[in-house]
Amino acid sequence: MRIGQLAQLLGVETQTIRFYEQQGLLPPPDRQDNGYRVYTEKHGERLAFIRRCRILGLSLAEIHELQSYQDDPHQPCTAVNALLDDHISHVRSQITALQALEKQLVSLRASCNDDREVEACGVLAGISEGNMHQQ
Amino acid sequence: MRIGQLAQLLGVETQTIRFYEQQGLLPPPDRQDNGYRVYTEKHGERLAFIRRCRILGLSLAEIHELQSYQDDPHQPCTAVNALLDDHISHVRSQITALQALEKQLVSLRASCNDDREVEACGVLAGISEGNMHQQ
DNA sequence: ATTGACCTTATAGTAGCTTTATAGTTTTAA
DNA sequence: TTAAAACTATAAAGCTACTATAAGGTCAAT
Repeated sequence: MRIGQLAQLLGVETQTIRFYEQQGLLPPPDRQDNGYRVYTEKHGERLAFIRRCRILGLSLAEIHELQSYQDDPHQPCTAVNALLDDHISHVRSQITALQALEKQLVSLRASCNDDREVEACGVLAGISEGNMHQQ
Repeated sequence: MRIGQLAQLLGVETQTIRFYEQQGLLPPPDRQDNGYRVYTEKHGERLAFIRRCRILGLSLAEIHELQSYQDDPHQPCTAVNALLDDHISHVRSQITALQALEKQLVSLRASCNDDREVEACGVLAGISEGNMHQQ
């Protein structure tokens, strides 16, 4: 399978596949005589794993870490679970932060309507004066 | 006021101030004979505005847009409100996406405990097999 | 006179790609 | 058969919003 086919199969760009190879997430495949990369099913599975991790919001470094655990199949999987726990709490704190932000933005927005001039805009005034309740 | 004092006053790094100047968000200040930048109170206010916008999650481009509105004080402020509305819905969709993600991660995590080997790890199996309920 | 704190510019690094440039190869259509 | 279209290759730059590093000039104090 060539790079374009693999890319289409998994819904990524060919450059992204080369990028993962360069980052050490995808093993370098064999080459044809003309230099074209040839991929096996293993590569497809590995790429699918990477993409699912990315969809879960894991960084390339975290994916790399997971892959290193997979290379030692008889170790306890404590570290895998810990990585996921950390990521979950990271996601949760992002949610909390964004919810606080939303509140601030909504209250800022409520301080204006569309019938004013920029000079009297409640939003701009709110930002300029720093009427921003922390937290 | 020199750059270091302005930086300390607003809790940013001196490089950040130069960066904003370079990006056209902060007007170039006058210089002393030795080339040192000299800031006025106006610069302080402008920088404070930028920082508050950043805390609200606005991009530098959006801040630039807001500043351009401020240059026309007698225009209606419809565009300001629209910008904020867009940003609010952006924040809301981020929250929604993260909440869905959290759900996925928690259910993935529930498929394992710490007493297994990597080979039998429910988390890794869940990612590899793609047991990832969309949405 | 020299140390330390401050200032200057320019450049590179961060994350995770995407885009562009340049060039070689293969397939398809005329 | 030839020429265009589609694919592949590498390398380098661009994106966001800074942060960090390098190499150097300026100033106050010791």
